[in-house]
Amino acid sequence: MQISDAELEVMKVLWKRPGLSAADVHDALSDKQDWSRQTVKTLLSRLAEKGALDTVEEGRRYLYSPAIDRSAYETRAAGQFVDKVFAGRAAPLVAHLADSRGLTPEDIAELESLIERLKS
Amino acid sequence: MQISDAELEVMKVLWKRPGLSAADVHDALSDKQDWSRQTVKTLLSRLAEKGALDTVEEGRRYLYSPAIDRSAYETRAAGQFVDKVFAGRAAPLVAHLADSRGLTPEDIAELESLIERLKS
DNA sequence: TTCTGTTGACCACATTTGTAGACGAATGTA
DNA sequence: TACATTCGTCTACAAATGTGGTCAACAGAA
Repeated sequence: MQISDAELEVMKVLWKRPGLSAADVHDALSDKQDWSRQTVKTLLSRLAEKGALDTVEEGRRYLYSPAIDRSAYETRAAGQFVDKVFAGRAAPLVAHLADSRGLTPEDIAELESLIERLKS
Repeated sequence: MQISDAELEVMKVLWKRPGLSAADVHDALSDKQDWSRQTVKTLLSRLAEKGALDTVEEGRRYLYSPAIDRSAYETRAAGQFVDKVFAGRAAPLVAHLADSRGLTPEDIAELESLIERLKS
């Protein structure tokens, strides 16, 4: 199941706060995205249709919640991306990021302990 | 300039061996992709139109070569991806890859020396 | 010289994606 | 009760993408 860029923005809102109505999602997105209500509704419908969202009827509207785990999505997306661009190799990817934009100190610290862990 | 998944496969061939004809590219892809000649030609045309490929006429056909550097493409794609999915953070991405599929010993070694370098 | 195969140009068509309008039903409000 | 607002549903439509066909021109073989 593919989640498009626009759809992903909707998923992010619902991963943070599940059980929102379409209007709530539109509201939550209004900072970042200048989308009409209809656009948000379309994205919600498509995601529900794909099985990425569960819906619960509350009166005459729906409350939407993620049907897939954020972490599972991230794992899949990361795997697809490194396979597609870097032939599955993680190191070149990190090297590009480090070179082009630098890593945050937290990234460096996290990567360091991750590597320590992996070496054993 | 966006390069689609199918187009990327064509770019990979030409990054490896620039200056191929459409038939050569089709040939080079035949292991991986079961695409007709026409499909490959369409992808080549679209890439040339987008400015991702340069063409040189040789007799009555074209020889295609990348107009953009592979490394530059990778940098851009990596940045877009971590921004989109991981809010720009590299470490969570690597953690997902490590958990879900493990890193190769080379990846671990490269990451280790990369981290060493970044710490200084 | 006639046939055949290859080439780019142009065209086709379904699906996905981004973006949204129209509309009838229901609900809250005056 | 009449009206405005809000919902979800259906519809629309252009651009991007995946996949490939048609065809006229040309080059090489016979």
